[in-house]
Amino acid sequence: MELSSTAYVILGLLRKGAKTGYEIKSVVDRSTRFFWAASYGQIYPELRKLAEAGLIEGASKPSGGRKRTEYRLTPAGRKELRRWLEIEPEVFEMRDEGLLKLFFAGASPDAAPKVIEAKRAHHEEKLRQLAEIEPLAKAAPDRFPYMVLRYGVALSELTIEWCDAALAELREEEEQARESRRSA
Amino acid sequence: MELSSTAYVILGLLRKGAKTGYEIKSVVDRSTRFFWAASYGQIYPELRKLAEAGLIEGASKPSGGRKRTEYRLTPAGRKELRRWLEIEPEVFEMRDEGLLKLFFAGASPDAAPKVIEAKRAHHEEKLRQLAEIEPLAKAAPDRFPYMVLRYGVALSELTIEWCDAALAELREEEEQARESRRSA
DNA sequence: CGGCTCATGTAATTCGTTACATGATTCT
DNA sequence: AGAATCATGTAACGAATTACATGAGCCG
Repeated sequence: MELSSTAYVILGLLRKGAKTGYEIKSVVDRSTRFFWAASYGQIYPELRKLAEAGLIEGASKPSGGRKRTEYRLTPAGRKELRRWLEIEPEVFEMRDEGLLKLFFAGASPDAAPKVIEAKRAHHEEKLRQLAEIEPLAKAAPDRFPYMVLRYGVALSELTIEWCDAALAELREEEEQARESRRSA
Repeated sequence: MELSSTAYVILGLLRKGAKTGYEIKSVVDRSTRFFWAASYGQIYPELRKLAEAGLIEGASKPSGGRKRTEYRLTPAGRKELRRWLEIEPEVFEMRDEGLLKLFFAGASPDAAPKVIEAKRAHHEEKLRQLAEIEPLAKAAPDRFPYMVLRYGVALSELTIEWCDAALAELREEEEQARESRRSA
């Protein structure tokens, strides 16, 4: 039985202790989201499937009168997680509407600076979010999440620098165009 | 009527002249694929929809006895492309199974170097592909595609550097672990 | 009491890939 | 003759989002 990568997000997040679907979602939103997002619409059905497959186990753990189901890895689940870690990663996808717009900006050059600025702002915001979780990741005994976080930081920093360079380049061209019009 | 971003890939690629579905696919594979991929399963149905919406027009242009349909932008299609370029980009998604595996590598630390090396190799290959199209992009009068290409290059170069640093870090830790075992 | 967080889920829809089918032309 | 390329498409499936529905407990 083939599992989706999102199934492994769940197995991975359960490796250090039991969690509810809700908790998984909130951890995803503060960690793997940057390179692998997941919504409730995936998480809850997937939890059921993984439980049926015997890779996780759910246990009712009400908090007050509030219903809760905590899931934890079974030995088979832990083994499956390790097996997956050993095989080569395959999926690498990017969908960046900003780059797409910039690519076609020749059809409407005035739009270009706005697109670049939006991309810049997006990565500024990302950087802010990463800075928020950085101390926690740095202090953790498991060094791998911190390693990944630093990649995210480097990526956003590079993107911001590139945006600045691109904006400067556009301004310069604008300048030259103005000058050549004046001298004509 | 809302169009998907993939629809704009088509509109964008037709901005400089008529193309068949087959040609669109092959251009996508050598350009936008790095930040927005598209398959035949999307392209052909989308061409039909765009034609129905009056944004593109198909004309039968057989080559020899071989059936071909070339599509070109209508004035409405060009206007729609420009309208889209002016509005803020929204979609930014990344799915990186390598980062996911590294994030969870604590469950199987031996897997980490292999994951990093696979990521490195992937970006080396990407860099090679970008280098192949670089001269063409550089020479083009439209500077925007070249701008986007340079971002792709910078991204892959950064990633390779980060992989090397991460691998060095792991080796160092390995070294220290060995030493502390020896002194114990 | 009202709003927020905790908590669980489903249905509809969209988006996209993969695999398959078909056939002509061109290159070796 | 056979392989590669040009060319067009569809069907089945899978992955994922969005919107909706529901309700309890907690804080001010």
